[in-house]
Amino acid sequence: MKEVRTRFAPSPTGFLHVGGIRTALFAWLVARQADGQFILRIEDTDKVREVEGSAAHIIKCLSTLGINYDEGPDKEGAYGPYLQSERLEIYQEWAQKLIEQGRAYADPYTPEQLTEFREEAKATKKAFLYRNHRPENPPQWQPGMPLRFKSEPKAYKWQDAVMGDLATGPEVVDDIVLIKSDGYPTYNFAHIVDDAEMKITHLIRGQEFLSSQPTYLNIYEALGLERPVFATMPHILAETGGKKLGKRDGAKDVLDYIKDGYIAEALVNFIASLGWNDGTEQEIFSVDELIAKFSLDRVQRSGARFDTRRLLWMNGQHIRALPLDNLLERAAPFWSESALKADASKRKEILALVQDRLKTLTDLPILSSYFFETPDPDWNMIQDNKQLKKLELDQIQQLLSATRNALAQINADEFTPEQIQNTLNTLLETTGEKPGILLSLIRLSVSWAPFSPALPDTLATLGQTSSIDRIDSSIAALSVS
RNA sequence: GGCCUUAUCGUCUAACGGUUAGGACAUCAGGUUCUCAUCCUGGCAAUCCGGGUUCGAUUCCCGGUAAGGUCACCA
Repeated sequence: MKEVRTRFAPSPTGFLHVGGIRTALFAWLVARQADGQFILRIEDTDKVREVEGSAAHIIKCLSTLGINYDEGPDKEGAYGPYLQSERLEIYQEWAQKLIEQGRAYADPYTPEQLTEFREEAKATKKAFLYRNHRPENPPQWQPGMPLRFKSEPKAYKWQDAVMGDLATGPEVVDDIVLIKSDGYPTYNFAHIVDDAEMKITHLIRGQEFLSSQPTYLNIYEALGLERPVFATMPHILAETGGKKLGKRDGAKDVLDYIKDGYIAEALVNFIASLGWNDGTEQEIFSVDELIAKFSLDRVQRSGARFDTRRLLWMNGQHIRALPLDNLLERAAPFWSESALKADASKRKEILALVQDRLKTLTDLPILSSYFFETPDPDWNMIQDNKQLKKLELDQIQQLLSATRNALAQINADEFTPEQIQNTLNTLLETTGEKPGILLSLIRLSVSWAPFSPALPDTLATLGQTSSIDRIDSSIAALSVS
């Protein structure tokens, strides 16, 4: 058995969005599952569109998501270099072979002439085919001129691991540019050469290349190359509109999702589930499960729409599944300033309390800040509560005073959720108030927050002194207002 | 316009030609001594249209329609 080798081959023209990541992820899963190799190759053959620093950015995205590669620009392997701009001689050699076979020729036309041909085709409502204008006696090819493939059009049938059996007629095979006038190869030529040189066994890429496939097959034949397994991924559709996800429709950089508090596992799970499922009703997958269960033949053929609400749900699921210490590490950049001043052990205790409530890590400050800083009493929160607003001011003060005294009677080393719960139960009996009134009132008086963890947990975490102090200040504040 | 691909709840999807068309997100209604979240229970909600093949089509075939891709010296 040949060792499975897959690759991700982005062009360094900007950031990486979800669509690109999915292609990378699936190629990576195929390689990891087969215990094969995954290669990163940077396709930097378009000097005009190239964006400074984007190769490094792509590498960071991949490593953030845990998509590690065995060979790449910064990880030498047996088939480098892995930057196409450093492989120009290799393309030159392969191009020379085609020229010698009479399967490549110099393109003598000016850009203006080509535009004219194209407009002609458009006017007659035909697809543009360069070979309809193939020059009879092309000049000898030399640097500075585009080199074109001399196609031998024919009908093709081929297999695609995702799309199944595919077929086209000869009318789509054309004379495409192999080497541009600036000396760089086109994607169309370079990827075929590189995949062969790098012994790639599975070519996984987006749907946009499907219509060029017959011409590629023609090139494989001209070059005498064995074709790899082809797997065509459907597009991911933008959240609004029916278009494929693209940078201009608000597609987000993957690293921005991390900044927004999404965790890598959730992102990987979500992206994998966009167009793939294992046939069972399982929705949440760990990376190891994905590696074990992934298969190209269960990849969807139709495009999937990106749905942030589903990602949000999945993120919450993964956050909850995380061991506390692990979550603590990831939460580090998201704490409020006041939280960072507190003891690390306190942060951990509070994180445990709010873990179930986090949808993204950016929710952390709003869910936890009142533990770290004394909140300002907000009379409106009582006025807006339909049970509490019926209470008279002195009733509130009496209830809070009783609570304060009861809490003060607990031994300092027994200020636990269990003991507090007992005390609160007793208090409910002695005051005769409903939980909806008494507990709401206490909760507000110590947190002045719209929501918080269960009251015994909240009080225990605040500590006895702090709980009592807060109730006292609330009583004082209420008597003033 | 040519060529290629696709078509199941709002969304992601499941269903050897035989199922009350299943699950998940979202949403709605309940429950868990207070809130929010989690969790649990339940509700609403789909096979693009038209032919054919078949005892029987979501499923196979044909034709529409719609959507997407492509027709670059971009990838």
